[in-house]
This record gives sequence, structure tokens and C-alpha cells, in this order.
Amino acid sequence: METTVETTRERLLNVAEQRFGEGGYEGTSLRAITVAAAANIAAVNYHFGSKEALLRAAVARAMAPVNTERRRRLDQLEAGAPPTPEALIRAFVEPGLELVLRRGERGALIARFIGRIAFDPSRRIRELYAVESEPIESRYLAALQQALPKASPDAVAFGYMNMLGLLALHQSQALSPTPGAAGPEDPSKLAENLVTFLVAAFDHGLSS
Amino acid sequence: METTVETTRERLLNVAEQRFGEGGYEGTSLRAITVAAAANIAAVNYHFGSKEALLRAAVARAMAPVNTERRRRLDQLEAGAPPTPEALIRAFVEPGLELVLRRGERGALIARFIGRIAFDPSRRIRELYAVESEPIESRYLAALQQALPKASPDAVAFGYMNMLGLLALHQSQALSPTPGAAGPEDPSKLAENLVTFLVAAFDHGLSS
DNA sequence: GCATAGTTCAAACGGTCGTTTGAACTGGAG
DNA sequence: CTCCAGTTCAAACGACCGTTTGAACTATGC
Repeated sequence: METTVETTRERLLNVAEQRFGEGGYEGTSLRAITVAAAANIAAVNYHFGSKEALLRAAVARAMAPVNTERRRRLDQLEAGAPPTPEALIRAFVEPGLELVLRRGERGALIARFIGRIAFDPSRRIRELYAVESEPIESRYLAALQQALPKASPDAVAFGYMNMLGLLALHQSQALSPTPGAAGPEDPSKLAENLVTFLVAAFDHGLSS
Repeated sequence: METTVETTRERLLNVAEQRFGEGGYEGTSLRAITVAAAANIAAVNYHFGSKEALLRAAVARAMAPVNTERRRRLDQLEAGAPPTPEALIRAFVEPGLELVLRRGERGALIARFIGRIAFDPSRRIRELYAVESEPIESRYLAALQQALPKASPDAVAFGYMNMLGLLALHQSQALSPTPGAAGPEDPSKLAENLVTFLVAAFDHGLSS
């Protein structure tokens, strides 16, 4: 296996992913990142322009493959017969967990990063995540509405938000050191459990 | 209506609740809090000892009535026939939403604060929340296991974590200025919708 | 070899952070 | 009135923050 040399830019993105995911944006200093990346502090502003621009680049890079896979699955579903709620839920959840949990520690790191950014206390940071997944959102909402004709638009939006929240929750808990008594699930089964949970809730719990 | 005078200590706790809930712990400075509370910066260390101790006191004060109500409901449920999953879910979710969403803007503020602390990026902050709800947690898990005898302990823990996560999600979105296209639910119906969603997921989605 | 664009570097910038200090004020007890 | 514990205050502490600077280094094209 031949490992190509990492550029300073790549090292900064990698470390940013790790540190922002474990301390949040406000809780992580550029100095902590640049030291861990063996880079000079000024390198951040040279390559990205600012701390927030570094985060923005890291979010975009981390979410790109997830969104690509989601788009691919949506295209595929729209080509065939009207999809079931389960198919749609899988198309959303699995790219967020599988693509990322199957890449070992590195993938779990990315998952944690994405999950934490989506729930960051600061609205400005949360919007960095929202902007990345916004183009997909309307497609999902429309497809979900079609798959659940009995549910009101509000109910569909409510279910979608819950799906998004639970996915981010379990993403953010990737890499967690088995937090005490909390359920240590087999990571390979996590996606399956979450899908089962959400399908049940969508099929029987969106009456309103 | 006679309003009693607020002590500096109370004003600090009130403002801390508001600011920590809208900027997170790291994103909120003591100076921002003391200015808004019309207090001197040194007052924080005089009354609480440190920034983190102020947060700890605010968390404890905000969660006390919620935990009290949860304990009361658990006691009541344990006195009668074995409770259904729905009864247990209500006993957990409703105190977190009703007690707090029915108190107008002030209550929504507290809800947002609790929800954000529970999901803070920093583990040390998250544990401040965990410590507060820890004593109740084992009682809920045991009662849930009894109400869902077919579910494995891992599945019960998984469901509990999802319930906790979704509650915190909707708490943290209290006071949100109707975030764009996101579903603006009738706040009075929120608890009912969330319970319905969770009951369906618990009853049909915890097979593993 | 020389010029040039791209990149890295140590050092410093002004500003804000949480915390501490010691004096000033407050109001009731003796 | 005196005293004293409780509380507030302006000011400063050292540390760290994100950002900027200008020089030094690197490598490629001529």
C-alpha cells in the first residue's frame, strides 16, 4: 500500500474534522489544530482565509460523499415504482452511517464531526450544515409525502426532522468510548436498528 | 401581581439560562452574561465560584422541577398495574415539554437551555446534564424493560437513548424563530405528536 | 543562473477571555 | 454610633484568541 504525501491543506482538514468533532467549533482553537497538523498558524488563513472558512471546507468535504450517495439513491428510487417509506428512510440513513462507519476509525471520526456540527449550539454553525444538505431536503420531503399520502405536510416534516435528529445523534456518538452504561450496540447493526425504529415510527406514529 | 425583587444571584441564573441556551457554553462569555444581568463580572465568582459552576447551578435549577415531576409520575405508575410503554414514555416526555412549554417564553427559554446542554459538543458539559438525570435513568430503563419483555436490554437502551435524543431535539428548538421551511407545529400539540411517534417506534420498532 | 509564483515561518497585533484583587458600599446587631 | 458580615465595584492579571505581517524558503519555467 502506497500512501501519498498529505498536503498541509489536507492535514488541516483532517485534524479540523477530528478536533471540531470532539470539542465543537468554539471549543477548539486554531492553535490546537495547527499544532496537531504540524502546520503553522498562518497556514489556516493562507489556505482557507479564516477559522470559519476552514470549518466550512471541512463540512463540505465530509458531507460530499454522503450527499452524492443520497442523490444516487433518490435518482434510482424515482426511476422505479413509487418507493415505500422504508426505502426512503434507508436512502437517507444508510449513506450517513454505512459510508462512514465502515471506514474504521477514520470514518467514525467523520461521522462524529458531521453529527456534532448539525447540532452545534451556534445557529451560524448549524446553518453551515443545513446549507450542505438543503438541496436534498426538498426532494426527500416531497418523496416522503408521496409515500405517506395520509400524513399531513406538518406530520411529514415532523417525521423528517426526527429522522435527521436521530441520525445526527448516532453519528455524533460514533467513536464515543462506550459511554458507561449506555447501550453498546454492534456498530454494524446500528443502521439496521435505526431504520427499523424509524420505519415503525413513520408507519404507525404520524397520524396527525 | 406583585413582583418580588430579583437578587443578583437569580438574575445571573436567569440570564445564564438564556445566553447559554442560545450560544452554548464556550460561545457565551461571562461578560455578556453579567452585562445583561446588570451585575459586575466578579459577581459570578463571588456567588458561584467559576463559569462552569454557574452553568452547573443553572442546569440543576432548570432540571429540578422536571425531575421532580418525573419521579412523581414514576412513583404513581409503580404503585398501580404494570405500566404500558406509552405510560412510561409520557412520564418521561411530558414533564420535559409541558412543564416548560406551558410557561410562555420563559419556559421555552428553559427548554432550549436544557436541550442544548444535553447535546453540547463538549463531553464535560454534557456530563453536567447526565449527572442531573442519572438517578432517574435506571428506574426508567428497568420499567421499560418490564413493559417490553420481548425486547433485549440493548434494544431497550437503544429506544431510551432515542427518546432522550428526540426530546432534547425538540426542547432545543423551543423559541426557534420558525426556522424557514421547517415544520411549524402547534406547540401545544408537540408533546402529543412526539409521544405518538415514540410509542409507535417502541411498539413496532424494537425487534432486535 | 535567474526570475517567479506558491508556500511556510516566527513574531507580533489588538482584543477578549476567566479570574483575582482590594477597596467601597450596604444594612442590620450590639 | 460602631462594628461587621455580606455584597458590589472598577481595575488589573496573565493567558489565550483569531488574524496579519513581512521575510525566508521551495520548486518550477525560462
